[in-house]
Amino acid sequence: MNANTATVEGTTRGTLLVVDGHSLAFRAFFALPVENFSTSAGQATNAVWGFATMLSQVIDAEHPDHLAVAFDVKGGTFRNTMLPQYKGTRDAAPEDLLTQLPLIQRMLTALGVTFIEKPGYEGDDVIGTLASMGDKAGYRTLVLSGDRDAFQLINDNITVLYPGHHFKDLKHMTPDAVVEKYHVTPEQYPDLAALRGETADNIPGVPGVGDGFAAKWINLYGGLDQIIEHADEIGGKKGEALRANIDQVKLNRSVNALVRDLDLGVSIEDLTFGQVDANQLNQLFTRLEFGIRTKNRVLRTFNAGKPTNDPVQQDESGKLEIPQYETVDSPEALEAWVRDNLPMPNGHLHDEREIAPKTTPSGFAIDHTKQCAQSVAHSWVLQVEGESKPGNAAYASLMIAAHDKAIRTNRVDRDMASQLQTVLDEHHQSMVVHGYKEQSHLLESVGVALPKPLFDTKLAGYLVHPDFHADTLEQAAAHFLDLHIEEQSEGATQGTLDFDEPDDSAQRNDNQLPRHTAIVGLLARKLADSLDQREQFSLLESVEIPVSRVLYGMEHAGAQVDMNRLMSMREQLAADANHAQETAWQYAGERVNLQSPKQLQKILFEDMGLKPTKKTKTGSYTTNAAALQALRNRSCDNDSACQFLDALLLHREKNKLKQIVQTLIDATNRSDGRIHTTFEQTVAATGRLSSVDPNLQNIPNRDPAGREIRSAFVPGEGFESLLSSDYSQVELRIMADLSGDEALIEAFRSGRDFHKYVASLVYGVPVDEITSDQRSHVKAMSYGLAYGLSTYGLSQQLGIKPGEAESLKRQYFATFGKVHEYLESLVSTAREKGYTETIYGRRRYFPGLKSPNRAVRDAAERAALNAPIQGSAADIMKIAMIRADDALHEAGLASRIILQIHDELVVEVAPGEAERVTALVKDAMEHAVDMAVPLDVSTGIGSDWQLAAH
DNA sequence: TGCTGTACGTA
DNA sequence: CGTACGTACAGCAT
Repeated sequence: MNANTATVEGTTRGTLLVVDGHSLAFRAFFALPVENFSTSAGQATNAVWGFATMLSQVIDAEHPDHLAVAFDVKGGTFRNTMLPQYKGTRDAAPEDLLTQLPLIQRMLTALGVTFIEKPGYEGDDVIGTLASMGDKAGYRTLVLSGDRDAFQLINDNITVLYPGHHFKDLKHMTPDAVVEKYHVTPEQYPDLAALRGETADNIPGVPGVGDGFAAKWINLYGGLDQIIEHADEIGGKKGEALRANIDQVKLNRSVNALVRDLDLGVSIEDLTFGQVDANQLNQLFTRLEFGIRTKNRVLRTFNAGKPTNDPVQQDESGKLEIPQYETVDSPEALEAWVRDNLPMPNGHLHDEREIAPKTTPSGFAIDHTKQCAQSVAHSWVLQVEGESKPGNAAYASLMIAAHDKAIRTNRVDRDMASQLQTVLDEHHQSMVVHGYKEQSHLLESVGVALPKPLFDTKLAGYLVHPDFHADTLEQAAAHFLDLHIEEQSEGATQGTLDFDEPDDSAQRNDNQLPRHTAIVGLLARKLADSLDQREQFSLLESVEIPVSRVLYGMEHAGAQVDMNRLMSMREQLAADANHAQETAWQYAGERVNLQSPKQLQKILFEDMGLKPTKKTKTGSYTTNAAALQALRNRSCDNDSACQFLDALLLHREKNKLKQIVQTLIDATNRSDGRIHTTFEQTVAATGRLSSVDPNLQNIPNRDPAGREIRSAFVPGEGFESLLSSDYSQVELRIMADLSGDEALIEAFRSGRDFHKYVASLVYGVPVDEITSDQRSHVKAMSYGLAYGLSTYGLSQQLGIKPGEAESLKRQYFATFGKVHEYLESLVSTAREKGYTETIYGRRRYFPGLKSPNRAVRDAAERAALNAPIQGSAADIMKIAMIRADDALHEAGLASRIILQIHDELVVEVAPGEAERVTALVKDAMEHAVDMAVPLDVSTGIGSDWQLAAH
């Protein structure tokens, strides 16, 4: 039976919804755990939340145009006079519920909903009256109540919406439904109730008589009056009991009869929806620490059809469907939910595929890609949120969503963790996450190891648009889904609140996690398609996700530092820097801030009157090291200026090193004495990694003083040495291979000193006659190639005339013609296709190539030239890392990779494993990919990072 | 407090 | 007027 039938037939004037306020609040209060619905200040909110949610749900489903809520009034009613124990149980309502009733009324006021109380009467009587009014006036009338006394109101126009076992599912109690359930008509229902009694209201019935017998008697005799008339005819214990309780039953019957003709001072026409006071609602919900989702849900319902300029509401007016979730806090409940909602595990998708360069033709790869894209559609989402800090993780909460149903849990104890582990191990092959590595860290803090997921939306988004960097999931949603959701960040609360700032974490917990889970689900489907179209699936599956796991291990392990060494270095550097500063001040004649370019400009170019060399891009004169050096060399007849510059340069150097050392000290985890960097996998547009907090990829290595810092990186407890293993000239080798230039390939295959060999070809002189200048010029040229180096830049770097640089370049390209062709082809195909590709098909898009602005265009061309080369090198290293990590594990070794510096791996070597580890890692790196040019890997082992150099 | 510019460390 | 990064500080805006 559909409650809308009457409306559809057009026989009613509209729909009136009458709500039993107390009954609904009671139901909500007892159905929803207070622990999950309380403000940080301890105010219970479960009844308010349940009330709001249920009311919104009913309005959304039934579309009433008139609405009223009835409440009981404090103090007795006529029923208490008749039956002193009446509703004794209700008066004992918990404090936690009583405090919520005024809040519910305040919410209704904010929503513009009429609520009615009638002193001396119960809400039920108000409801009875309103329902009768609605019925008579020709409205389809709905009564939302958890009190069965309301059943007597039911007729063809009046339906009672009665909460079932689960608070949120409502039964439409029509005459038919009453008859079906109780075998009596709605009019007869009070007779039945009088006989049976009502425990909830503390009303005793006839002992031993329940619904069944009561109905039997009613149908036999016609009604309560007739039953009493024929009471003597009823035999057995139950007949006896009836006769003994006739007075009680009569009393019950008079008490449960609802009054239906009160003077409420309103007419139905007054009960339309009023104006929503969004500010008041905002204030209330913020104070109650309700999430944005709850607020939106309610606002959407009560503002239906009306335009709103509340930004909060527009958020979700789009397509973001946030799943309903239940909170699960027992392993059994988790298991049951998983059984009912997750797809059956099937392991067929992820057979170990060989990682092949895209140049290898493979129909299978395409099919496989499509298959993966499709399987994402049947995936489920795991989203974990909390404070993420490797080695110092604090776990917050997690949510699992399949389709539109979800569960969350806020606390994971031992049993829960082990059940979760079981679930993940079994179902991970259909699991979607956002940031596998980050999620792994969070779960690690509760002892759960996150297995490899089917899909990672963070990594997928990166492969699709490596230039776009989303800091937040909301930004990713805006970019990939065109779904604009306002982020709720700390301090984003609008308006001035006259009460305490709500606890942010509680607000987030209510709202952020489910929202993020929903976004990840949408993103997964969208990005799977994009990945499929762009043929990036195998990169995700075979490179990014596996390397993500390796990176997790590296971050988790961290790098041991010798704190004493760092401290003494800082001491020494601070003293050196200080001394240099004193000297500089002495020659400057004032205490300039040596770290202020602005102040230096004034001293150097105004006070000292030195001739500036170069300008910065904003037009001021540069004071960078190169300029200072040039200044010094040029004007050393001016003694004090020269001395000042020397001291300044020295201060710059020492101070920089001091600062680096200080950063390392600050970043060292106190509990394990190790530095846990974060490797960013989705930041560098070329496919490289980056390292932050702290950056361990820019520890000085060029000059001996700086390199000294590396000696503070040492093997930790249980390890005996560090292995450093790096590729030599990877990028050049990639250029040689991809260009197919026989001369350059031969240069590598020869195994000779590469730069010398190349120089001899370029200059046309025997290898042993190459001067060190020639070698370094050619070396700079070779490296400059992959950067799109201009001859001007080359001349600058080598300190030669532009003309000489020009002729060097001409000679170089004359010798290695195919390299030239290749580099040009990179730019031209990028211009054609709009993107470049690495050897594994990693793409980077270059809209700038079509820019009318020449500077922009030139920059884009240089980047397009560099991207496939740098990117291919990055791909190769990632694959090498996966291979090396696998190899170490398979060999059962304890040694582990701890750092990656683009073309170098640092491995912490366990005692006795040095030789095997060296061989395994070297092999993994050398054979990561098969090219025309061999990959050369050099290794070194030492008791610290500096000594491991080779 | 947050952003920009300058400088400088790495591959 | 060479690609790709991250960090620290000063100075200025807010």
